[in-house]
Amino acid sequence: MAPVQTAKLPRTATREKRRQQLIDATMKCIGRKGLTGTTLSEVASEAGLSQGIVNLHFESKDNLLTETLRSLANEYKTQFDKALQRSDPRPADKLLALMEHDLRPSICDRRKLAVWFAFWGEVKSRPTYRKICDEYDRYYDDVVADLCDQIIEEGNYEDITGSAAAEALTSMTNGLWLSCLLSPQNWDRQLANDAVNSYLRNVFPKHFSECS
Amino acid sequence: MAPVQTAKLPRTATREKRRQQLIDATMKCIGRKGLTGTTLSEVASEAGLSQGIVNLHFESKDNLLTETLRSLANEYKTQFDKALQRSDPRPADKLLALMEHDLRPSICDRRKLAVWFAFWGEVKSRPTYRKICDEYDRYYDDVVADLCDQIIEEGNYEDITGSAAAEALTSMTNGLWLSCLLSPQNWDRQLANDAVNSYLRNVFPKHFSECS
DNA sequence: AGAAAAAATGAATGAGTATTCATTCACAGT
DNA sequence: ACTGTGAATGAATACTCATTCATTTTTTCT
Repeated sequence: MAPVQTAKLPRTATREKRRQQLIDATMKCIGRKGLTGTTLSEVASEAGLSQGIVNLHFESKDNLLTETLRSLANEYKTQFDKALQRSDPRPADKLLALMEHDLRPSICDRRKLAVWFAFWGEVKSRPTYRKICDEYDRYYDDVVADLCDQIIEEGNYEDITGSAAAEALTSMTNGLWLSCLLSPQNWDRQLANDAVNSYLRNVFPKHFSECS
Repeated sequence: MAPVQTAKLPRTATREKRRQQLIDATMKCIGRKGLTGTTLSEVASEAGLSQGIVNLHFESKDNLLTETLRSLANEYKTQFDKALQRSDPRPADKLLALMEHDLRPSICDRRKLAVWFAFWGEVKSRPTYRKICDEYDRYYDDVVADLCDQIIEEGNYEDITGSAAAEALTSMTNGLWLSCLLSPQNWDRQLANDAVNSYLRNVFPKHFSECS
């Protein structure tokens, strides 16, 4: 329907470029039609290419989907790490930066979220998906728990462990994403931020009392 | 050759019984194979019935899936309301009961969660699913926000609104469900409870200070 | 018991889709 | 320009799966 970009993209491209283009098309399809409605010809036509193209570059649909998940996870990790590095060196600043990052429009965008949830929905029956998701998640939890541990030590907070706080925070953003997906018209970035801040302010008052 | 028949399901059943039986089979299939791997013959054979049975009782696969989601949502609502009624009348007790309820094994069970996430994954592309999920979710949020408002008034808590607290709490349980789905072997009910309790204890200290 | 209605069966149908592959095309090196 | 190579095409193939329906089985009614 819109293969106009042929003008831009060269008729032939390197293997990596083509693969990424197909992965992008796959995400768009999943966002628009869901995982059950995503067919290889849809993906191909979304990419402005021909029928057999996916099997040429990925061997199978299964493979394409797995690589799509991997790419999505990698993209998130890259942004996560960037947010972590960019932020001020104090653990409280880093933690706040990560939480704000998760609610930014670039992450908290229905099209992307739909793809995440589509894969999460298949995790139980697809060990490969589970493994990929779990691996990355474990890393984020570790980073956040570590930051929380440092904050707890700095502030001598009692009655709270770094891992419990990390679990609470990462779960909260996951849950906020679901709200964003379920009630987009009702979704309010401010309210979401308030929810996270209410946690930070009250659990780590010495560090986040001035939080909006 | 002609052994005594043990009591089995009657060869024919009322329309409602059969429908529920098929819905149950559908949930099992989704849990085992995912939404993309769920076919009508799988559902039929899971139910111990014949090929065409689903179309006989539901007209279409689409319909079966929608009704399955509705049934799942209803089941949850029933348990939610029961937990709400059973609990002590004070808002803090009610809130705690609801939060504990969401982490109980009967709710927080991978097979059930897989079905929820499967539907959430299609929400973006299926307005009907979204509508059903959103409708119920709105109700839970309202109930929880209401309880939080009462608690806030009782305790004269400042810097927090009922809706922000409700958003934080309901999001947290949704996120904890995702952890349960992603890392079942690592999933720890105690840690999940700690996460929720850390919120309640610190945001509403006068009400939940003694929380484990 | 016999007739009529309802429920269930399961083989047949056909629409849709992943995959294959013989052919065409684009381009770099000579 | 010529040629070899890898990329891309798209028609053909093979297969899966939702849906249909003529037939059989079971229940209900008189």
